[in-house]
Amino acid sequence: MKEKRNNRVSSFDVARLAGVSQSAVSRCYTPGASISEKSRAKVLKAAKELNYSPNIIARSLVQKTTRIIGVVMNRYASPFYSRVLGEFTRKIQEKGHNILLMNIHNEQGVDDILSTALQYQVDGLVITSATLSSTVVESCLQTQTPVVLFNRYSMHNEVSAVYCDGSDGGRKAAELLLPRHRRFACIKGEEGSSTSRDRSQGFIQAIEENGIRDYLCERGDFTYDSGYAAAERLLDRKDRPDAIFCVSDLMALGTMDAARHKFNLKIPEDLSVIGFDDIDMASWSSYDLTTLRQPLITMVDAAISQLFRSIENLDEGTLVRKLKTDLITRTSTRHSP
Amino acid sequence: MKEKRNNRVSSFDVARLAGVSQSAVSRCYTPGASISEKSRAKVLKAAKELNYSPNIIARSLVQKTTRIIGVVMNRYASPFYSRVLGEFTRKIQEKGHNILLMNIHNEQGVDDILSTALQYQVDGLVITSATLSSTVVESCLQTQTPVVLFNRYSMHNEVSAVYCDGSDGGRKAAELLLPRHRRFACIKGEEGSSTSRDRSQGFIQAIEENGIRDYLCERGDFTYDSGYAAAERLLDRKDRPDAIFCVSDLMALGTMDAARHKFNLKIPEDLSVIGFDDIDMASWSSYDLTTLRQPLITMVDAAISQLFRSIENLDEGTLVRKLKTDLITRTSTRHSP
DNA sequence: ATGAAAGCGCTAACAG
DNA sequence: CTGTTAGCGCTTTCAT
Repeated sequence: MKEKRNNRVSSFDVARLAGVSQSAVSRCYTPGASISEKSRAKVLKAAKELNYSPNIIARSLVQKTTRIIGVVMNRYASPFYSRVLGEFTRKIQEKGHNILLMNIHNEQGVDDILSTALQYQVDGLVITSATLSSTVVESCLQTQTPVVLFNRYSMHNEVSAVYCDGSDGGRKAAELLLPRHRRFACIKGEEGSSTSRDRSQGFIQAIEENGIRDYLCERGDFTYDSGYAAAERLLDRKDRPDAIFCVSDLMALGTMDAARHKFNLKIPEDLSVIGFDDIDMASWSSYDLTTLRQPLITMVDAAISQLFRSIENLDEGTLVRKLKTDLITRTSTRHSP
Repeated sequence: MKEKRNNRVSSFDVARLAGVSQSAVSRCYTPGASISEKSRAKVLKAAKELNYSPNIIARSLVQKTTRIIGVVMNRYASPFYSRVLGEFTRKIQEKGHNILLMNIHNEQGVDDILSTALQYQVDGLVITSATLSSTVVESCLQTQTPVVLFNRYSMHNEVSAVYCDGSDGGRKAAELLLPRHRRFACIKGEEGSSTSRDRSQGFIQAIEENGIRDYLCERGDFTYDSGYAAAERLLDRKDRPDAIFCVSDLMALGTMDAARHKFNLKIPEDLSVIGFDDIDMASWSSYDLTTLRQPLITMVDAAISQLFRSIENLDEGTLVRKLKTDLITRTSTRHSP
């Protein structure tokens, strides 16, 4: 026991059984290689008999390419990021690559995580979490590992990024709400989150430009529960808002539930709510939430194609793509038809 | 361009700079190895200077262990499986291993997917999707790659499995509903799904044992939309059911929305609904769905510990763990208090 | 088209 | 404790 599995069959075993050289069997699994039909048949037959398939780790060592893409995420229990992950895996697998999934639990260990990804010699890196420390950026640069940030952008401009214009989205939300409402509120995410910051700033700036100064702000952490709790604080006041912009759909759904079931408010008659992301639940008929849709598919496509362009052609530069949200108006807000 | 990145620094570079042998630097990164503080310091200094870190691919080749666990899933955009994936990644990373995530899109490609996982020399395999073809089972056996099935079980009994007793869950649902209802219905999942089959059979068997024969059945595909659609078909009948058991929460939520917003029914006065899984949304106040909770954490724990027991000690046998659901009663069903 | 041989970057005996 | 050496399983020249 604990004896390393030495029973794996290698290309030598196959070669011996097939009566050819070991390089012949290697060539059998190398698309462009020149090998006669006769040899190929013998090899394939022997391979099947022994249940052989090439060791990709060994191949990677010599080819200096693993066909592995590291995907770094956190919070992907959220519906939005779980769809993002789904799209990434689908696209990456389509391209014949595989995914090393790395989960960040505390912003703490980001550097460690990234560094083990690099140790696995990933061909590329998708990062939907954390801002890169300069150490990591340097390592990627040095090893020439292509990186693309997803819904993050970097202070250092040596790294590619695809993200959504949160500020513009927040502004659109404000513009929809401004006409028919009097008291505005915003439920943000964690202090450090750049997406939360952008979205809320866009919203606040727009309402301030319209002369409104006494809006309210609360903070959640992007989850349903935190949205519910933040809404409770907001709606408990005598000067309760009649329009709430949440920087994530999940918080918006929590807000709607708090409003309806704890405060007996009617939506949108008593309160308009607007979210951000357009997750599946936003269109469920219990909610029918007005929201800012992130063009998820387009974003993933852009990220993937940028990444693979870098992988295939190392002289490519970096590229930052900033996409716009679509305002999806549903019945959770009062607005002109 | 397209020139393989030859600029990676290797242990030889570090050794040269540090003025020691290459094995010395290797030992520096091998926990139990014997090396003097002096050498270690020299190596570490040189390593930092060159930004060196060991190539895990090369290490894996000689150690015959990659510290990679293959995780095979499908449908993980669903809230339940996205939490499952979250738990798996957390636990696996805690154990110092990493995840190769493989997404199944069509039951078709299962064998290919599994086979590439094996080619990557994964130390173990978690499969939450698909039933294994005997080819794959054989490959795993031969390469001695430990496998654990999650919410699946195998005809072949050479493979470990952890799953939830769906039949028992269905029965519990029936027992809750039997007292106060007259017309029962069940919304199943796809024909081929074993989880769907078990859960619905348990339910149906229990109501039949109570002399009820004229229950209704519809089929969805585990999604909200399909649940909504199935409920529409059910509730459009003049002999509409007053109790519906859905084999997944998502379908149950779709059912509730169809009932309330399309048919103007009151829940639970006009219709009781019960789901399966206990996803987050089930406890949202708009739904407050009675459901059968799968002991997700326990299940993942069991799967992980079984897997690692096999990895660390290859003479272990296979083990099948069948866990029970918990009935979580909420206000979507009429039942005794 | 084919085989022999030289590594890929590392670990693991084996001497010293 | 340290350096030397022999591979891990494969791809890739280089001759043939």
